Amino acid sequence: MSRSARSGTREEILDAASWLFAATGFKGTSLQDIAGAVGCSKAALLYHFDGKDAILAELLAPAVEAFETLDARLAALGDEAVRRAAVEGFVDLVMRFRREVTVLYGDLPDLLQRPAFAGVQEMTDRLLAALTGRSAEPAARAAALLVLGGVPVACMEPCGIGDDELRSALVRSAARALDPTGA
Amino acid sequence: MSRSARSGTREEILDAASWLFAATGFKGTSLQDIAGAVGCSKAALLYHFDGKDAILAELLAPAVEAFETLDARLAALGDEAVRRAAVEGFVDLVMRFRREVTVLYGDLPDLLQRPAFAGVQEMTDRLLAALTGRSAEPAARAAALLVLGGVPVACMEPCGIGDDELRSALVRSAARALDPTGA
DNA sequence: TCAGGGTTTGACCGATCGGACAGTTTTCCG
DNA sequence: CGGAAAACTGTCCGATCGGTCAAACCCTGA
Repeated sequence: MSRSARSGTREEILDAASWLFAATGFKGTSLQDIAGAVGCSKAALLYHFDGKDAILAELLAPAVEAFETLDARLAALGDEAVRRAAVEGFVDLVMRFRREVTVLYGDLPDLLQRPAFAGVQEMTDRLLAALTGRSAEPAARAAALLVLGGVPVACMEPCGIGDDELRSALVRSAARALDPTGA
Repeated sequence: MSRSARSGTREEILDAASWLFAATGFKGTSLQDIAGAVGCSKAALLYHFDGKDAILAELLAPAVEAFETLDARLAALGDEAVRRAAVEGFVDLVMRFRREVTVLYGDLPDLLQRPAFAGVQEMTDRLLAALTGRSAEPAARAAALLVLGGVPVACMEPCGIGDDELRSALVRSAARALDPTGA
């Protein structure tokens, strides 16, 4: 029961919260749940963070930042090189921030309507446009949307699926979205 | 304000609830939200249904039934015909019960852990096995999982994506999962 | 040793959740 | 018409939500 005061509690909270948010959703996870997973009291969470939303924001910050970096890199590329870069950049992003992306897209569209994440929505649209070669064809957009939708289940460790298999599946999935045949 | 007693209120409730559950999740939708969308009081919902869970159960019943039918049909097929039938059956199921499937897979894994839907979890596993040709290869399972994960976003009307585009995207997505190249 | 600040806790708050219940309105039918 | 059944509402309940606060804890440095 007793927890030694002073330690890396902040990191423990963020780690536990990321797992719980990814598994049961943001709204489906209570502060008590997080506190129980960490092994501290609910009040301790609110000492380290300004609230539940602040935990979420700090949790997603690195992923959002990586999203912005990718978005800026794509904007600096010529149209012909964009799609290839979009695929590998997107796959990299998903692999690195698996849990975060699961939380972000898993609670769509509720989460993206928050002012703090409104930019992610726009960046997702731009990524979608890049994946589909900026064509507004509904068929291509549908395919790309399906790819993005599959990402929230990217936490596949419990299913016995390793990093290599997940990465190759993501690459194939994303590559299919920009396959000109069948558009 | 006043609602005329006697009417198809049950259907109105189920329709409104399916939209709200798909959009904001089961846990993210309150009885007040549903009542507000229907235009009746919260107590009226509990007059027609035994509770929030009962609304969900009745909402998902047709989709679960269709799932069971597909599962039985696949079990009666020889292994060589299973995969082709699995793809078209799965796509048909998603197209017919778009909102229901979105609710069901969108609240994964919370929802599937309920005793009432435990069978769906097993059937999903069997469908996964059918899509991947019963091979336990992690790579193939990862690809199939991504396909299933993309389904919750299948409510694409707001994105201007019609039925034909969605269907073809689903077929291509599912077909990729059983593509022997790259397994 | 002891003061002081960072850390943690239990108790508590208002709001909202799903749900229960009695009473009122509306529809149906003899 | 009039009364029974169906449909619906307002109100209340206990539990839980996110969040606050004062008191207690523990580690550190003078």
